[in-house]
Amino acid sequence: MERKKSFVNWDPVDGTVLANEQVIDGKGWRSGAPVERRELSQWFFKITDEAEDLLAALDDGRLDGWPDNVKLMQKNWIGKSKGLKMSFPLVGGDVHGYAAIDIFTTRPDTLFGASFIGLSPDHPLVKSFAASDPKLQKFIDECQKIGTSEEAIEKADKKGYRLPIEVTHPLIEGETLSVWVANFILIQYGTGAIFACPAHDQRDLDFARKYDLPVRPVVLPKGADPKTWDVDEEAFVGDGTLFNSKFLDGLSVDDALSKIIEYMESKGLGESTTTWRLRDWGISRQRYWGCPIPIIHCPKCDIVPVPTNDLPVKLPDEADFSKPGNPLDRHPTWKHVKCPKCGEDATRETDTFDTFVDSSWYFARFAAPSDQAPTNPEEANYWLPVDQYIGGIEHAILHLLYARYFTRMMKACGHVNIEEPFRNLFTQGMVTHATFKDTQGQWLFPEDVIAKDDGFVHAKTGEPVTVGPIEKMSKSKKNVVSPEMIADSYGADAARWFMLSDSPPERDVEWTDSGVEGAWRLINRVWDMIEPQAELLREKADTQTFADTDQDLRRATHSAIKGVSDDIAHFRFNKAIARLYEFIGFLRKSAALSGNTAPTQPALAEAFSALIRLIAPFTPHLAEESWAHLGGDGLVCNAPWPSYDEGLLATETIILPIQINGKKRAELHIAPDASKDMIEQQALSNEAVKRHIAGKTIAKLIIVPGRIVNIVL
RNA sequence: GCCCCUGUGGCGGAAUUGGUAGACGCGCUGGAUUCAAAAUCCAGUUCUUUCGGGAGUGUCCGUUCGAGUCGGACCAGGGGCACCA
Repeated sequence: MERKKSFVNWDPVDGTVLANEQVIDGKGWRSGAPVERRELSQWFFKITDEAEDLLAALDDGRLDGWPDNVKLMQKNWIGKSKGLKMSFPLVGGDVHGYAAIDIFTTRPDTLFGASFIGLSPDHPLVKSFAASDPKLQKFIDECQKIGTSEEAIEKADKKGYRLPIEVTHPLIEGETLSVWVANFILIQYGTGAIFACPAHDQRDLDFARKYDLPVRPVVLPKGADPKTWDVDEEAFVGDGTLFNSKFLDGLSVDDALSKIIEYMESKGLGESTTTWRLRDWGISRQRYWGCPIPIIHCPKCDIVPVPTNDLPVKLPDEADFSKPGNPLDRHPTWKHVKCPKCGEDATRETDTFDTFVDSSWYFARFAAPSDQAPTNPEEANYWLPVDQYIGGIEHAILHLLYARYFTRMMKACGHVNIEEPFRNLFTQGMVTHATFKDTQGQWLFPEDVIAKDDGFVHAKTGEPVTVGPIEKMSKSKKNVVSPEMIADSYGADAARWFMLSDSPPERDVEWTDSGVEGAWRLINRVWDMIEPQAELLREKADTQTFADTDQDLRRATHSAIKGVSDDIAHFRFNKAIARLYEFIGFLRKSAALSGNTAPTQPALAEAFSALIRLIAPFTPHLAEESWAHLGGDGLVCNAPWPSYDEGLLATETIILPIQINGKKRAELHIAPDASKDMIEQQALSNEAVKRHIAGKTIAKLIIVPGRIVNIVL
């Protein structure tokens, strides 16, 4: 943990820190005042110290049970990049104590295309200039209105302010470059300063065009003519051949990169450096709802940790929320304590922990929920890592990366002996719903909205309602449907059946009433079918003898068991349910048969017994009720999962499609093990095939047994 | 703006490794039942057609005997962008 400065969104009217979400179009959501970027001392976890291992584990097998897209997102987020740190000397010697400007670049191969130097508005040198340049200070103030999110900074119009200095190009004799303060350069990344090569970087190009700065191409796309090729409004960022670059001419981008880095290092002009996109994890929040950061600030002893015996630091029960800002900070008594070291008057840290801290280790706590200590290593080591972790894709980066980091730290402190908290990860989709707003622009709950004519109106006031996009359900946008209401109207079984049947679990589900109604119907249909079969499972036949007429039902039963089991094992719940619909339909017809085509009691008992156990994970209430009604032993949730007999699955004939020039023209009903010769013979004697190939010669005949026949004319 | 993902009938979605596009459900249409309706049951349902066929998986191009599936370019929607959690 360490304390350092970082930027926050500051609402100057409310005098409070705002979350990025609370900044709307650059203004505070409550006050409407333009938000400023302000520097604050904050607590940080040094997650960057673990960057190398957090990255390595993504590829070395430790996270084989994670989806590739999540691993790729984390890899890009950590953002390891090799580059060059180098200096551009100032023309005319020292200015404000700087002899040169240090920059970091990942594209040193484009050094000969350098056009200007760009500095972050938060760069110390810029601040020094601003002290005596009110116009520059005004420019910096403008930049600070952008907000702190990367999105806001990247999307803002490119703006610059020219500093009254120039630098020399270390590799081009007599070449000088102008120096600009540019609003798109981040102080957190690299050195907060760049050299710009507009021909091969889009942001640099946008900036150069706006301020009429030179654009010098140095990488030639494959096949382009060096005499005529030029950059217009689109930078060329692909691979190509270096030109206009002295000793790099003719090299590929990769070769030029190694050569220039080697050259700069050998001449003492630069240094090969690895930089990370990942920043340290800022955990300070100026809010009441959170765990207090257990630190005491003493005027004499400076920063003193709260002694272990006094942990945890509890929040005061009473707090004043009538004003914006942090209630802990203005609480009359809570923060005043004696320094644990010297005993003098001191104050508590009033920042609380980011709630991501809590979600980073709860799984270790779950292993021993009643323990006095935060964790019980013996229990944690027995239960962890989590075999199967399930969460929304929105957690792909922050939560999942923080938990991975925290687990490493817990290992270092002896709480657990694992690095990776989650062996298998499944990213489920979100439940989405349309959003609604009233005439004042306030969000509305779906239950307060009714359809009228072609639009929607407020259920109580009758005022028109505007329908917004379908988005993930969230409390702030009120597009939520309460589980209680669903369970009350349709029952928990129907709600669960619908949610699982609607889409694959990794995809979003849009909540619809008609969908739940369909599930409700199915449940009734199953019960109506089971009801007349009372005590069916009680009559155990002495010998399990099946009749020939049972064949089709038994095949359906056993293939349902196989299919549903396999689908559940692979999280394909929607497909499992589709199979169950098919099986239920078939069983309904079979059970209704009478006379000598009717299935025997053992075949029916086998089918119903399997069906109830297969639906039990989806509709447990219906399953238990049905199981009891049919006289099954004990509870269905304790009954063994049904097994299937592979031998009962085979069919006598399969349907083999015949294509002519890749288009389906006929079908062949044929034994599954038919030889190629037999298939060919039957295919060519098929009437539809004969019609299509009449008068033509067959150029090629492709037969994939069990799959397809393709006749190429 | 950057990173990741998705795109198939009126709708949600099926389609092991490239091999019958549209399983299953919703909706809709017709029929049965009913005095009538609801519920239920049965049948049909990608579009088009001169009934031979023809077109079709966001768009365009490519690889292949064969592409929803593989490659390239683009378009649209969603998730994330470090203080929503």
